[in-house]
Amino acid sequence: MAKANKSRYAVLGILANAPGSSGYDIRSIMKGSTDYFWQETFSSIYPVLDALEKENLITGVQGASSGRNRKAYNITKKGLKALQSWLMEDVELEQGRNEMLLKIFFGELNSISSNIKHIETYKSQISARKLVLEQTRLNLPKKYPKDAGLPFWLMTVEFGICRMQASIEWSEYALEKLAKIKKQKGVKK
Amino acid sequence: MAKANKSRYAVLGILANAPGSSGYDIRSIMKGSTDYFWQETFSSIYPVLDALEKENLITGVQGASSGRNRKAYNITKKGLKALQSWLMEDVELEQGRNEMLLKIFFGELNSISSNIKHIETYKSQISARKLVLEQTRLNLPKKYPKDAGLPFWLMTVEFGICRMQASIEWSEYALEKLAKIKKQKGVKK
DNA sequence: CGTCACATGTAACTTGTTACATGATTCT
DNA sequence: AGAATCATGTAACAAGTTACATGTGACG
Repeated sequence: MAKANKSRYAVLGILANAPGSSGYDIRSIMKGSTDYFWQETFSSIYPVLDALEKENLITGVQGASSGRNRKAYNITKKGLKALQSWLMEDVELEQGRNEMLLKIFFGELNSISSNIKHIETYKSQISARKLVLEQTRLNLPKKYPKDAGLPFWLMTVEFGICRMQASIEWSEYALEKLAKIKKQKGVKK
Repeated sequence: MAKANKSRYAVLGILANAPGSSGYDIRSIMKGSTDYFWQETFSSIYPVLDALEKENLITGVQGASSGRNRKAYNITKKGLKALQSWLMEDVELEQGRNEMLLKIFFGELNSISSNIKHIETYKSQISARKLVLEQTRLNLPKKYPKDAGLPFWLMTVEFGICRMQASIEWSEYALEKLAKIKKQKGVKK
């Protein structure tokens, strides 16, 4: 039956929380919530919606809410079951790739200033994202004070903030190290 | 010329640090060093080696060190230049996917015990990896006390430890939250 | 009347993973 | 003798990204 495709479960989950969403809506919702740990593009969402509808995991209604070419979807009982059975399955820890770290790993072959620049850029990008998440942490309880999903959403937000804070602290440590190495090199001259 | 393929730079970098390595060696080296932030499989390494040789970024010598069917590679000047120019390029922050978090995000649709199990599993897997990295942090300076790359390798190790520690702390926080939710649900009965 | 947001989709390309396929050498 | 390690590669598949392609409705 269902393949190991994970996008489908992300879509199913959004539809379970926000019935009547269109493909466009799903992407907007994910941009504003799961984006920092899970992203989907239109090119992945629309084919998934088609497939899910064919499998009767969701139902689609053409032109539901406005005059626009809009197709709104709802999750079916079968879809909810499929989602829940996936939710219970064990997760295998995936190790992502980190290009910045790869460059630092080979940092000895690069100039110190370039290494510093990479980490400074990284730090500022992460800091910006952390600020966004901290805003989310404040806004979510106001927006959905009674939603049963709230504690779970906040947990994922907290995960992001926690890890980003660690990344920022590491950046500061690494910048100090690099400053020392730069100093040593200067002395040798 | 060179495509935006990042595997090639990983291979070039390893070859710069460990000249005379075979495809098999490269994978072993990466397993023992970059694996927690950068992985390559044989299926990606061998084609990359072929391509790099054709572009004169590396040179290969058949059956160099033993009677085995072994091809040892060395990085060329051109290869080193290509690597260094890549090292200087800006890195764009990539947001990976985290399946565990996706399941927690939809956690309200799942049982509390299943949510707890996911996080406990996650925590123990991360803890195990952190232990490995802490060993690496101890062993690297003993193994390569004078290698100029050492400070950079240690920085990446520190990154892993730092982030894993944050993940562990988040796990503990999340487990507490879940315990509270479980309690509340029990009370309502 | 112009721009932004809404809205959906396809095609081509890139990339990575898994399974398959084979064989030599070293160690116990 | 058998297992583990060394050693290289192909084929098929799965998945994701980017670019392309098109069109409507609301708002100022």
